[in-house]
Amino acid sequence: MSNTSVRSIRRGDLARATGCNLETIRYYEKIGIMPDPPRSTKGYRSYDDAHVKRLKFVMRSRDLGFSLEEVRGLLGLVDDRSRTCAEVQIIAEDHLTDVQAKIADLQRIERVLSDTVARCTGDAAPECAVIDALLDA
Amino acid sequence: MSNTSVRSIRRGDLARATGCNLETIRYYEKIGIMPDPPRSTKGYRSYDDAHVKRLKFVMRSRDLGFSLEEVRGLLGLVDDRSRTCAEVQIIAEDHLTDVQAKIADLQRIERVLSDTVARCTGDAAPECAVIDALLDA
DNA sequence: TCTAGGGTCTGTAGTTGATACAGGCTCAAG
DNA sequence: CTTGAGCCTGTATCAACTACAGACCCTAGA
Repeated sequence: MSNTSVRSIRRGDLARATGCNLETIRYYEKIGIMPDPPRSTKGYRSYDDAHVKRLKFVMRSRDLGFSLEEVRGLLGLVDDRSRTCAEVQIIAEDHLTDVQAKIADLQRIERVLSDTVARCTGDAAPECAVIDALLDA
Repeated sequence: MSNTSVRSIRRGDLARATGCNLETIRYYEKIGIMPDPPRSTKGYRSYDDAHVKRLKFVMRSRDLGFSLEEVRGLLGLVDDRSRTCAEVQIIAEDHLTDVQAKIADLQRIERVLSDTVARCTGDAAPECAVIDALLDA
């Protein structure tokens, strides 16, 4: 077994290790997404591998569009492994439904926009199909 | 010609006529999206058909995903018709590009989510493909 | 005439998910 | 010993609203 585990890193190191913004780490701590880490004698935050892993989890979840409240729910399931796969599935499926609805909305918007832009003459005239569509719809 | 034009309506009526939230009207006034309306002797805001039309324009634009800054730009073109169709086209095309990028992002997210959820057993076990994917990716 | 209820007025605070900054410590290198 | 980087804290800012408190005002009914 390799023993590359990091004994103690500081906030800047955690930021670099995860790609997270420095200030965001403090924000996640404030709202309870990340735990209050131990401190050095001079008050510096001290993180380890478990923190790196947890923050990466949070960032991947956010990247997939889970809200912080949803991430909180997922973390609860990570922290308390006595809870079930079925609970996770429900959160993920709800979120998938949201994502699909957003895609449908954006596709409707895309249709309206591209139809309207296509009717643009694009010249110097003050008449404009986009403005007309917005004014008269 | 019909003469159904509304001489003077109040804020609540404007909200009902447009479907806009009551407080949002005041907010749009504060940030200059809607003009400061004339007031009654007792200080009540007094709106007319032009306000209804303008607010509907704003709401349709917002609904199509234009930011308030973009809406401000579009309104500038409505207010000053000496400006050109070409200017509108640029704003709309930029926005269309944004929308298309967002759709692509969401489709990537949808793929990851649905693949992961499909691997869920959905049972009472504490092992979970979603959590594992988020932890180990 | 009094009263009850709605509507409206103002300013201000809260929401989500961060990001930025000021002013002060601490730490390691040269 | 100094210099610069990094860290600490609290607070302000952003978009785009939404909500609330406390004070007016207006109309209808008894």
